[in-house]
Amino acid sequence: MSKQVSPLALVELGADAPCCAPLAQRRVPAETAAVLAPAFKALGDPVRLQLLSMIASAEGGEACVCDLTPAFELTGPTISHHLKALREAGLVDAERRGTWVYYRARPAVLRQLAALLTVESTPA
Amino acid sequence: MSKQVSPLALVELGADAPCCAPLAQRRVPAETAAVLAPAFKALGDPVRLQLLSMIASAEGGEACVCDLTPAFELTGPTISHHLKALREAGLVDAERRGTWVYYRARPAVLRQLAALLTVESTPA
DNA sequence: CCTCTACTTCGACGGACATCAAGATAGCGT
DNA sequence: ACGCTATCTTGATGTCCGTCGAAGTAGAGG
Repeated sequence: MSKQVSPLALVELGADAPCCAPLAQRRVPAETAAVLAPAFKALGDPVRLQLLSMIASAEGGEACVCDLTPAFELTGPTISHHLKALREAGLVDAERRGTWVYYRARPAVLRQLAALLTVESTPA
Repeated sequence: MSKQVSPLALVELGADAPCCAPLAQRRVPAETAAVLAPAFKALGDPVRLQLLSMIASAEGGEACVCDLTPAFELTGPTISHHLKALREAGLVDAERRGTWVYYRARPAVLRQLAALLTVESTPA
């Protein structure tokens, strides 16, 4: 691994700043890459991608772990592990309400990543 | 790992079809996740993120390995390894012209990924 | 207080990955 | 043909990651 930077920085950045010009527009500096890469890494697993989608597309914008777990043929701890990864990447937030824990997506961060990958309409 | 699907499928999909609705709009099915996750995984490394950015933002839309390598404090083989990862993820194309090998980004695939992460303006 | 359920943390194991040194391949110039 | 440069491949090594079972924490309801 090249660097070790707290992915939380992404949340800070993503919160309000238009921090990152599209990847194809200007060269991404090393520090920025070190901050953004962990988020993409978190998306780099099929299970986490589905989890995030289930959370982001859920009614009310949130989903309970109890609804997420049975959608996979994986044990509870494994799902919990993936959710933690999404949490530590700053992609989702968790909140306990009584017996259940609810997860919801962080739209600002997702927009951030989408903006980075944006390419002008007809580049060629 | 959950599945093993050729990431080349992404290139097929990304080429022309509006294959994937935003992640937050409808739940991403397992097969789609299996195809898209490798692309995000490829982006999940700071070096590869910078490499892709350097390639995509380069003059003429392409960059020579000989220009990419000296930008990092890594050996040639390591850069080559990362470029191969980007290639196998369908994010870039390589072409040999004489002595040098030129890489260029695949805008359709990048757009694909950006679209997936797109979130409606004011979801809350 | 006890127990049941929901979820997370811990410890371990196997497979995947980043990195390098060394060797292989390809094209250019002489 | 020879050597030079650019790039890729191979093999080795240390680290990271996905997965599970078992144990720990937290809240609800008797």
